[in-house]
Amino acid sequence: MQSRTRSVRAGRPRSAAADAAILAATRAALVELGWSKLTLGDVATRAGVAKTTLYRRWAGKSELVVDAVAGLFDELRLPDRGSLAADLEGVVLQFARILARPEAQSGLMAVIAEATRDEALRNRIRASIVDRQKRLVLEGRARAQSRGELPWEPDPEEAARTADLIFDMVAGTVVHRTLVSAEPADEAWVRHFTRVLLTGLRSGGPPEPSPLPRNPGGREGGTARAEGDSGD
Amino acid sequence: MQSRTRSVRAGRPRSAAADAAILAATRAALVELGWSKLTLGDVATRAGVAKTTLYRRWAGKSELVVDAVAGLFDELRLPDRGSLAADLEGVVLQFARILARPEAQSGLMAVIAEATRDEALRNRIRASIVDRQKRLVLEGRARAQSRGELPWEPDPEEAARTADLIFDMVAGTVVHRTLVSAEPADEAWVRHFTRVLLTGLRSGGPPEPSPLPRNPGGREGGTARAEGDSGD
DNA sequence: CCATTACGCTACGAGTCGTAGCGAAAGCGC
DNA sequence: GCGCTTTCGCTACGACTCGTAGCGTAATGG
Repeated sequence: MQSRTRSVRAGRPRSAAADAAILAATRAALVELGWSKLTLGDVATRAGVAKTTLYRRWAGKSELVVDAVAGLFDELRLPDRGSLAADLEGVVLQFARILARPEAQSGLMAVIAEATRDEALRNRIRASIVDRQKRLVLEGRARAQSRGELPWEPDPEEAARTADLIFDMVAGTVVHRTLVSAEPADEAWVRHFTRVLLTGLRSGGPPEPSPLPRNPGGREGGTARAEGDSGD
Repeated sequence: MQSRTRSVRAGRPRSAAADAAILAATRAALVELGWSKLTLGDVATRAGVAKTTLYRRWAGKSELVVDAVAGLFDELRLPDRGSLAADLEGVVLQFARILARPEAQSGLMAVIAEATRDEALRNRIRASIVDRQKRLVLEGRARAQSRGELPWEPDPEEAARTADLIFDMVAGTVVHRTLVSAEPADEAWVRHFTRVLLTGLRSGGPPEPSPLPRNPGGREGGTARAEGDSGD
């Protein structure tokens, strides 16, 4: 019993090289075949391991693909370009570039679809993919607040809600643009998007259940005035 | 040749009742089994038709589910509550309620995943689901502009880009909130989200390739004014 | 050297896929 | 009514994938 918490109790250890080969083979198979035509037998052959080895380590296709796709997001970094706008553009562009890869597209959406009926899978995705992305939001937000680019929110609950909203808006919009609209999230688009998002966040305080803001927001540079009073 | 463009040339017509039964059975199967465990044989049994009938009408599982899910979005309507904010909240809430249904969740994400490697399927999704949603964006936007709640954009190309952006932001954010974050898009959340979005849109003109908005926005105070003229 | 664990390989029943073939049913034009 | 055409229900089929069991071998620790 003393050997319970030992990383390796006894016997032959699992091959770390096999793990890497399997995950790489999974990504390659995702590129060539997509999710639906990907079979574990094929992945095993590509990786040079036996099919039974796969089943000893992963419960099924979904879990395997989650781990394979999670590796794609390891390169995500929060840049420090001096301003919130520049940092946000940088992160969004990185995210968009990852999502442009075919193995990310077919793999990620498929496991999310599977996760709608499998809570364990949902937690696995959250732990290995989503939470890591979300940390970038929290970091960038804290940095922007300390620079005075975003308002501080005294209420921690409200701050958490806002962080969640930012995360859903950033990740969701990029994903939708890339996968549903099927158009590239290039630099021009990212600039446009982050501009709208930041404008909304700078003054987006607590969601008062107030009436309708019929104030069109006055004029603001850019396109210049236009909506001023052209109403009917 | 005169009978070419006729809707029915001759012979026994296809049963419209069977179509409805099949689509309803598909939705029911999505609820009970989810995408991956849904089989066409099972759907045929539920619908009371032969499996071969299914294959005569749909090329495969993906096409069938697209049609089945598309029906869920038929009820989407653009309300007229007098203000852009209220209208937008209404639409987003409707969209969120549809996405809360299990058949929409597992079905929609799965076909989007499949569509990443199948252009014909992508077009089918666009025609039967996405475009219909997008029209609501265009209508609502036009109405808001005529009411003076949103700036007019003289350049049609720029206007189209903005409309696409709005659509990706709305649909993407709600989808991400519902499916990835797996938290309810309830009224409070919708209000928070639409508030940030609208604030960004009111002053979100053309994406000038300008430098960084190092304007910290000063204190955010309420909602109202904030970005007014605090530029340096 | 021995216990323990991982690995490769083969084989297997179970289930699904998509199609072919057949006879019967249901419309349309005459 | 009668034939032509298309659809429908049903059965059967080969091909494929799944996930597991069994066995002998390889690698590591005590």
